[in-house]
Amino acid sequence: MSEITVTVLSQGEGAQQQTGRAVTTGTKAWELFADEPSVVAARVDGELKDLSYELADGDRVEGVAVDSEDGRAILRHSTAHVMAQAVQELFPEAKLGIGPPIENGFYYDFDVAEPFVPDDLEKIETRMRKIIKEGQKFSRRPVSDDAAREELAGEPYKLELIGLKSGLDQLDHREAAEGASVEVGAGGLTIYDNLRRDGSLAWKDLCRGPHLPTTKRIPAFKLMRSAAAYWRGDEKNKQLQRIYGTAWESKDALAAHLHRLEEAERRDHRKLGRDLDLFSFPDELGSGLAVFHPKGGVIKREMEDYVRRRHIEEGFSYVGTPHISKEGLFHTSGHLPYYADTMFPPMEMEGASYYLKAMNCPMHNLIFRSRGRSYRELPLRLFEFGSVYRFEKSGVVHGLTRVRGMTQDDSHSYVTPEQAPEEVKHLLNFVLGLLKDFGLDDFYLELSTRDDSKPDKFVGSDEDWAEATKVLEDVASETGLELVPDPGGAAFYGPKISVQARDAIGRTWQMSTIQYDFNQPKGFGLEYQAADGSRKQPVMIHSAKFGSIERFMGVLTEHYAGAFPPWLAPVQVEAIPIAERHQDYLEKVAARLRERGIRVEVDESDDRMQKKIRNAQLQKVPFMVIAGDRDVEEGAVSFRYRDGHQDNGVPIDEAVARVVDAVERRIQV
RNA sequence: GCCGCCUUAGCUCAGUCGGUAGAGCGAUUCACUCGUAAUGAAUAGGUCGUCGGUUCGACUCCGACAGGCGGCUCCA
Repeated sequence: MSEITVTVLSQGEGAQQQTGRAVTTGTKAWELFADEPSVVAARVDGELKDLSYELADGDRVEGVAVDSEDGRAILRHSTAHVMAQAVQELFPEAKLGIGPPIENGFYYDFDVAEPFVPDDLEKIETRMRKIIKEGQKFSRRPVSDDAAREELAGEPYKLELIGLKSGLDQLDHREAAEGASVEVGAGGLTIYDNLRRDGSLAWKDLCRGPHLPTTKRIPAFKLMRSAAAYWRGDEKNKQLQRIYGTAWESKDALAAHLHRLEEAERRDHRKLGRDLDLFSFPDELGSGLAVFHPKGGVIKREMEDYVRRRHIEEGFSYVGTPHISKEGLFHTSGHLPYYADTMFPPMEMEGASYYLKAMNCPMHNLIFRSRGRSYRELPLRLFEFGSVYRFEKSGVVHGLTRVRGMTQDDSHSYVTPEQAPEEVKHLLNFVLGLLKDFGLDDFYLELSTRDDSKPDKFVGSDEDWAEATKVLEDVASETGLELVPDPGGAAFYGPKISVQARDAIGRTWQMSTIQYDFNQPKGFGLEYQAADGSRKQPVMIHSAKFGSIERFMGVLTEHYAGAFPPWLAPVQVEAIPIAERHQDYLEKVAARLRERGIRVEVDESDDRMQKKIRNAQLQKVPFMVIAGDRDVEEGAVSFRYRDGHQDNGVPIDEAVARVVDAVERRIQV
């Protein structure tokens, strides 16, 4: 008898701890948790293991519940195995890629001659249910490299992974994080056998694990879609057919997940943009080029007016620059060699080549350089709504969030190197405040840095990069927000902080970016005269708050599900007469609202009142003022909110005051 | 850009195994003037994404292109 410390995590809220259970050495983890059906794996001395893992004297063991983050990952990964088994049973020629768990689900890649069709997915699901019902046991077996090669001789992609094992550092970070490391762990290789009840081998896969004890422990799953994906994420490699699925600890959890997907679909800004008559993408213009309709135009203008005002309050000067330039400018800035293929091709006129601009910074540099600058002028902050054009590849264009023509709320701060930390801090606070004004208040930061293994992609000296990165990192840390590293994600000219915001249903969007640039000032020969009379090079700090107005409008549309707060709503008040004879009265009420700058419509259609209310609800108008005989008599209105709440007999003055108050305070209703 | 799927009225979608099309909503008009999410009727609206091919005949079959959707890759 010896002591193993055991912690049991029960399903549900919190962990119920139970320690000091005495067991013999040499036992398997599953014996410990036999009474805990929700435990699907164990952490042994902090490392995730199967329940089949042999325990040693002194191990500290913690049960992993199926509804924990780790538990779900194990469930999903095990489901991926079941799917791969089903696929190989139905399509024996299919070769295995990798099958990791991902957020909300899993995938597995296959090399097959014919892409999967929806019917195939149904067949695979059916076969998976059969395997799950059989209760096949996941059985772990350590193997040598050579033995693994022999056993998996028919799986070329697995052989490649075995070959990579010795050189794991060659895998890029993302791949190591979500894919291959699951298959090939450090140390020895393991193979998982799926064993039938009679002990015979049903299927096997090279995998590090851990897995569920048996396939019976998969309570709820669904295959979602199939799509092609490049082997090991490299577009130079062959495309494999990937099947995405989702798996959950209960049927209820699966149903809740599917409901969340429907909710996301309901919020899709492309659909809402059409239903609410905000914008469209006419074919005649070309892919990724939006037109804003009057109602979308109202939102765009409100956003721009507010952002312009805030920038001026924060010390920025509003400037303007053209949409095109001779090509030399983009050579000077250094952009052209990097982005020639995503810039619209040049226009030749009178012997010169002109490009549509894809970025505004070079033009702001020219404003800085237009005359001599004194250190007394710094920080010099320039801001504009710059229209830029980028030829995004046809497959990536997506609604307003990825377009070919957009309006950046772009600013550049020119500072002395000493001022840089303070300026970055100023910008970061400004950005966070601005996003909060638009109803986003759940953030984390991402720090994008240089990838030292790819020196060609980044310009500038190691010292400059180190300095710039440190400035950003220090300021980012000071905010107390979560800081996620993004190695290799920097622009060619310098590192950046990006603000990631979570929306109303928990999705994250990259919003603002703050980039530290020591390269363009050099390329443009920017300088200022210091107090001692010497000429020095400023640092420029790029900052886009929304990234692009178009994209931010798309994000806001989804965040609010089209129910914009009153200050942004295209129509703020819908006035609804109960009968035609109440129209004149409501016109007077509307005039009172318009005097206060409120956007109000009187519904003079010959629809019934119920229909008018329905229409206003569907258009997500924040306020309705409704009037019939009683209201006319009392000099009042029925004041209805779009959530269905209503106050009757509200005097006109108070109705106006309520609307004006909500608009001025920029609150959601 | 790559892989797969898709494109019929403003929107959502039927339909024709090759003989040129329908519904609901929306729009317009008329009647109704109504108290909290759809009053009724009538009318208009489509060279079935574009171009080419096969065919006596193409919306339907084939190809190219454009646009869209889901992924991959990319995102200054």
